[in-house]
Amino acid sequence: MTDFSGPARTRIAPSPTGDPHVGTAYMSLFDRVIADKTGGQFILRIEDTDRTRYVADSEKQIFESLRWLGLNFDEGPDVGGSKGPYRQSERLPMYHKAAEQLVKEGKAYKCFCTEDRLETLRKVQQAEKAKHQGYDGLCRSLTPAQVAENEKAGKKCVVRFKMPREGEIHVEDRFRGTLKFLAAEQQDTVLLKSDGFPTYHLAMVVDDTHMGITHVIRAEEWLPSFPLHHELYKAVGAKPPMFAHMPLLRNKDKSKISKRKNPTSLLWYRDAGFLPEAMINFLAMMGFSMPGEKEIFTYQEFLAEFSLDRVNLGGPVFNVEKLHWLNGEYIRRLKPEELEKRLVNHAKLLMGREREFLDIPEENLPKETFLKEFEKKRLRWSRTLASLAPTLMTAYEVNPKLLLPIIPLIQERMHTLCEAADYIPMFFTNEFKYAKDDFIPKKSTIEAAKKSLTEMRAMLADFDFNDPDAKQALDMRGRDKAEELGVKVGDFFSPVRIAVTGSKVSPPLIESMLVLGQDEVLKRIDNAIKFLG
RNA sequence: GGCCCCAUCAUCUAGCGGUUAGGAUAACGCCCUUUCAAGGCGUGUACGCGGGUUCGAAUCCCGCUGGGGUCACCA
Repeated sequence: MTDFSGPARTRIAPSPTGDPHVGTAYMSLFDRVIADKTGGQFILRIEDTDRTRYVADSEKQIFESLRWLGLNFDEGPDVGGSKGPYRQSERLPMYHKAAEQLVKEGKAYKCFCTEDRLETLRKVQQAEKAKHQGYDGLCRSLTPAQVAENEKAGKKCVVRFKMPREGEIHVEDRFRGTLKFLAAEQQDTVLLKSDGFPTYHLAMVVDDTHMGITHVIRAEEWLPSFPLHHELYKAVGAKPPMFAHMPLLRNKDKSKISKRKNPTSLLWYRDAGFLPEAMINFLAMMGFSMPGEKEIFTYQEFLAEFSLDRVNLGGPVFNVEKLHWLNGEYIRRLKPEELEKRLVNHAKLLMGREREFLDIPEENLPKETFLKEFEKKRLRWSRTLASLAPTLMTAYEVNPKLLLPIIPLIQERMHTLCEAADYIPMFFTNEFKYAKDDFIPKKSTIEAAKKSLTEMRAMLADFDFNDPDAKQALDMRGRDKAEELGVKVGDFFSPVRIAVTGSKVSPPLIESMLVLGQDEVLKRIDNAIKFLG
């Protein structure tokens, strides 16, 4: 338990450059659990130092999606905290001060190289296939007089860090132990950009130090810049936190997860009807495993068993298909009242957004089959649910008796909230677009279908829908009737299913009929009989 | 290409010197069944390769191979 000797302070530092990323949630989960495990704090810091990629809405969406997942932060831009501000754009003086100090101490230097020079340098290095690519350190040897001259001329400059040039740099990763890098292979990285904003490297060290971060959980992609960070901590005279580099979430082809090949937006998962607790469970399964091979577990259980020793370093493929299954498990475990609530809220979320779900360009569909199919269906489901939302809300709020009885019939058929769209509409409309052929079971005839309908109609007209044993009674009578007519039970019920539900695939027929009520069912059967002529 | 990381079924993984290498998803088959599901049962598929260490390696070491990441005034 040397990992957690006292209250830990962890942080997630996303940059507001687009949709909230699933990787952000992944790291946040581990940050949150470490904070909880130690009675510490989890902090959200917005890394908005890149003005060119800044997206206005992004920050709000990050707050929203983390909270949707239950990954609440103890300190952050919209909740405050004693170590703020929590937006890097609001902490500029701190970075300037740190940069100036480093320059003054000779640990960093001003670099006046133009973008053009750097670009040609890069091209030459690539063409030459140079062993060590990167900044050549030209300005490192500038005399104070030369610097003054450049500044007087009003030349733009950046501040670069003076990396050691000889020896090895040893860094400590929680999972991998000591990692060794050759100093000669490092380069003098930019700390402060010419627009006055810091780069990630400077900002991270300054902020993590100031905010008292004790454990940095970040993706493996940061490993190459780890030596720089290590040296930076040394340069500012701060003790580095514990670093734990987690594996990268992967696409199906094992490359780093990307939105071209896999949905990466948390909003996508939310809109598609994945439950936050299923998402958390799934994310926790990426790289971490519970003792006893438990696969379905709550955050509390995760917290109770969590240990960095149970983290697996192989990059896990983010398999939406398995998430889909997991989500189904969670849906089935919900109390009907709870599922009802979630469903209505989900419809509310989608309400008025029909246009978004009309269609999407084919080329934007993920290549992999399951995702492609799911996305097509998801758009259809979302559209249906979006337009059904007012009805559902009314049913839920004004007449709770209307929606709740339907829930048990659809609950075990759904994997995502959106999938309710396959089963719910028939309870609210009887305008079906069926064809005559739909009524005819295989190897059967239209006459037989009509016979089923008229027989069933007669039976139902004379049946007490309020009978407590209605389900069993109807089932038995149906079977008897099928036998009497000399047809298969399935063939007998099939035309009725089309008539009542409008589809060959539906929730259980008898229970659906009982929910619909006698009048409505008879009406639907009459409609079908009339339709068949 | 340089540097770095990683390596058990298709996928998520259990395993931390001795197991018939286990579970889950997906696939397939059977059962249940008025459709679709859900559920039950079952089948197939894995320790990348080569050296060591050891009485004994999926487990430890080395090399190779493979995969990934990174080489920006992005994070």
